[in-house]
Amino acid sequence: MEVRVSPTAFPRQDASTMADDGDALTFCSTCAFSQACLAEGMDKRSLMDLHVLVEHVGPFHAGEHIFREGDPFEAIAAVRAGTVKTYMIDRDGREHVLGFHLPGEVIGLDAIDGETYPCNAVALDTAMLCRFSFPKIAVLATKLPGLQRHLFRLLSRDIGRAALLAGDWSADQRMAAFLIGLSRRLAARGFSADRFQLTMARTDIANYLRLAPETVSRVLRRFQKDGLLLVDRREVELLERDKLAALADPILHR
Amino acid sequence: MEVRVSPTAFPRQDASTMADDGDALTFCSTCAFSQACLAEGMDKRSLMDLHVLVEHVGPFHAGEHIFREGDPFEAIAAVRAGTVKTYMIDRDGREHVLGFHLPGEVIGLDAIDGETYPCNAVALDTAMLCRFSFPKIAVLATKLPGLQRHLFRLLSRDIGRAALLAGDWSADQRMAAFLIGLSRRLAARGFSADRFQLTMARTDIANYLRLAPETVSRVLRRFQKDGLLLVDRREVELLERDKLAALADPILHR
DNA sequence: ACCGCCGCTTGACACAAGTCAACGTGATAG
DNA sequence: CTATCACGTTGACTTGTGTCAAGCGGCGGT
Repeated sequence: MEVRVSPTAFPRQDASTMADDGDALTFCSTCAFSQACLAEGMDKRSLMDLHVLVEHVGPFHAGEHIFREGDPFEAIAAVRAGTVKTYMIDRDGREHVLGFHLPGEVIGLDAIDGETYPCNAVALDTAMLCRFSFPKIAVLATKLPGLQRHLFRLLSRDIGRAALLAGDWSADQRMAAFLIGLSRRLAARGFSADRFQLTMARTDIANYLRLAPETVSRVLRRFQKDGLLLVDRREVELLERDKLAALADPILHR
Repeated sequence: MEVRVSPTAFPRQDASTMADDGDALTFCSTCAFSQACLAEGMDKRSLMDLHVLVEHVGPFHAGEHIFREGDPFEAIAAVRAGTVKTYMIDRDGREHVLGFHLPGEVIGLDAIDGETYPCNAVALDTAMLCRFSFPKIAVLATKLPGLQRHLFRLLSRDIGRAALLAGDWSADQRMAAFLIGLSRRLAARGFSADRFQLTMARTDIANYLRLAPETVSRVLRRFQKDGLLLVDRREVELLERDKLAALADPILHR
């Protein structure tokens, strides 16, 4: 159905794409997401070292894979623009969505333990990424304690994140947590916290939240009927963010 | 109800306990779990460096806490003997069991991102631990690339582990996955894969698997009726490990 | 502009697991 | 030896969410 773009993970960008990225040595310091991604807490000298090993890849178009389960693991990557979905296919052929990754967020961390990626990563819209060779960034981390610390923190954070949705929460709580989570992450990157696009299909949301697509539909409709939000196709406007946050509270925990 | 043993996390062992641990410089190399824990892949010189920063703490008796949510984060620890349960208390006061940790497994990794432990850790039976100051082991990791790599892998592994039980699995699949998981982890440490003690209460298992205690009871009874296992109080004997593993397969995935 | 398709919604129904309540049972203390 | 208590089991009933099936509607292709 969908054509595999490249036989190896993280196909390199072509020349025209590179031109858009500008000077590699000043790129990250001007990147709107530098605080959220790997550059956080780096001094000028350290940022230079990071620059020489970062590769700007993309754009990937909706449906294009960044890597697939079983591809040899070589690199982690920070999303720079767009949305990336990670998922696994189980023995019975059923898809399990692991997460949605917004600009400033890092993918591939779960691959460090192992020779290959344990999951698939696919662009949901036009996505750009910063690719970091893991062997190289690990070597650099031995020289830059701040970078090592940052990597440890990124990994540690994901352990906690993965456990959040594991509880036995109701469909309402899950949906509220999903919306509030998106809202906060978008707001942290300078986007509107109240109005945004759902870049993923209902089936993906349902799969991620471990609900039936029909349930997602019904909960959204009920939230709208109760005046908590407005939904039109993939456009969402949160009207009562506090009430939604209260619903999501035990899941988001703080 | 239960008395807090120490105002700070990881109370140090008393002299009599220390004596039992023998010579610190030869301890880890003779430890049955060295391969499974932090010492994995270390050469002799590196092991020496590890030895000088490891502290052997314990014994903790059933019900004693190793650390609590909110305690300042200073160290990770490998379980050396016994079983440790980690859990959180949510805003509504309900407990959420995060995991059970057997000898050779490491706790505290989810605390690296943050100033304090995000969860509680309590001994389920008499437990001994090896405590590693995190700031110190991080500094050591900048000098020993093998140690840094091992830490990255431990963290990465836990990201995948945390996602396993998040799926919408049936009570039977969850229970089978729990038993097969325990069996494999015990076998990897030299214990019997077919006969073992459940060191945790039914309510803890239920909570961990996001089931009602009644459901755990009923599933175990049905497994016994179907000849898959024998259960007597907290003693379990797996009779048809293959069938249980087949049930658990989509969860354990590989 | 029309058609066809896919993603989404809506309704009717079924069932797995939760809840509530009562009862066993093994460990411990007096 | 008996009382007590926490933990575990069992049965009857309830319910949230999944499943199945039908219908809607916007978007892209021709």
